[in-house]
Amino acid sequence: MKIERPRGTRDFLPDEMEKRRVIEKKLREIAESFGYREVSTPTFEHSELFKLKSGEGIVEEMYVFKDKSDRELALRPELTAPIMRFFVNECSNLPKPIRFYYFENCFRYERPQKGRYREFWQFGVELIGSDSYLADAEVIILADKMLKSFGLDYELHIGHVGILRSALSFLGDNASKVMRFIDKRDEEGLKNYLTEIGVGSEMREKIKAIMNLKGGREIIEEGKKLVNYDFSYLEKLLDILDSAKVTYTLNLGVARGLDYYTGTVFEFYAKDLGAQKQICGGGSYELAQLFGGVRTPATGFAIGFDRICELIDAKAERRTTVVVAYFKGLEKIAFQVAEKLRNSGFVAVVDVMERSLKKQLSYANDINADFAVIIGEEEVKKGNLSVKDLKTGEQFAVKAEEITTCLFELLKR
RNA sequence: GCCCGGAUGGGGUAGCGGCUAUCCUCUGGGACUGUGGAUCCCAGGAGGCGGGUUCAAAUCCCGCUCCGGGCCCCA
Repeated sequence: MKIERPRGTRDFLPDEMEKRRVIEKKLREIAESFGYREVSTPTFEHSELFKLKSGEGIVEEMYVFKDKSDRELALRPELTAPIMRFFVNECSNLPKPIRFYYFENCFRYERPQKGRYREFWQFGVELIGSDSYLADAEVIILADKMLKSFGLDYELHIGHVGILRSALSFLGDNASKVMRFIDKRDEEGLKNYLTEIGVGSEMREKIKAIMNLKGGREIIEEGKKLVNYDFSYLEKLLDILDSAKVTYTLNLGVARGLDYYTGTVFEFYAKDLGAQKQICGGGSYELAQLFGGVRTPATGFAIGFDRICELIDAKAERRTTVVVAYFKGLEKIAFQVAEKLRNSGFVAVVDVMERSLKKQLSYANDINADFAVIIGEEEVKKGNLSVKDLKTGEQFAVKAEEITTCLFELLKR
């Protein structure tokens, strides 16, 4: 009986894995260069954690299960909640600000499609403890630098839910539902809903105008006319981004639905990625008090790792590979020579199929090896090894003890 | 959960009611037990699952599973 891979999951071949590691490495290096340090949390948590953050509805989109003691657990659908739980549990007394990054797999029970899988990877950062515009500036600059480093073609949209909320404050409890419509850019639905709850046409137009407020810095002036709000936070943030040469579009329609976002919100969209074009999203939020800690401002983002991998063309650096080929009876020497090569930094591969020399060399060709070291009776008698350059076909004998220096010499050519 | 299109050896395919299921690639062995890429020979390996129609199904019909694209959703 053949077992298939579960729906929405993937297997990765070596070529693809190497590519993913190259990309991952770069993300780590950039995050670490900003002073972020890696943390890791469990693959599953009490499902309550995610319900607290996102509401009961999320249960439908998670892998939820009961363990043998009847605890209700869930595979993590994202990492901001686990990290804030971690922070509240064990890190509340670390000197602020705290800079964490993570690279982990997440799970969501959704219909798979292009750029959307049931198991997927997120690379993200959380900057905890500051409510300054400088914190938002730092994480946006960081995200921008990461995506830029891969030469990706993307757009950065920055919004501010504080402004939006202020404009909608007169709606009371209906405000968050209205924000949902705004987030989706659903003008029709928005209009119908506002009409339904008795909002007059003048106000409806105003809300629509805010939703569609999009462009460069100049739209702040228009925003001020529409909303009575202190825009200085946003202006200071943009000053920093401008001086850091970050290209952005101000877009007050970026709402990122949920209630825990407090101010700046941003999304990065890639071109050519079908329906799932958002490659990074983030903003400032307050979650610590929701998980039983003291109210703590934080800001962060998560990059959809699988999505950027689909857009990036990366190749791993290939290490010099040497096949150690030998005749029957010389296995011990072959293993010893291979070990010596490995300890000098080469990739050394020895036949484990008990095959003929011909097959061993044929295999060397198949795996695209650079050199073959050939061990036969004649060589052994004289204390030699034969080295064959598989690219040129040249072959010559060297003293066994000089094998690594010989290979280094050949590499210099 | 909804809509559209798919599923044939490990990968890529042909056949579209009737021979032992085609071809390429691949994998293992050999020709060739001291030398890779070429050639030749041998071997291996397949119609997603379940039901139905039929004398006969990979082929037609239904259900399910999975894949691709989109909708919903997207913390």
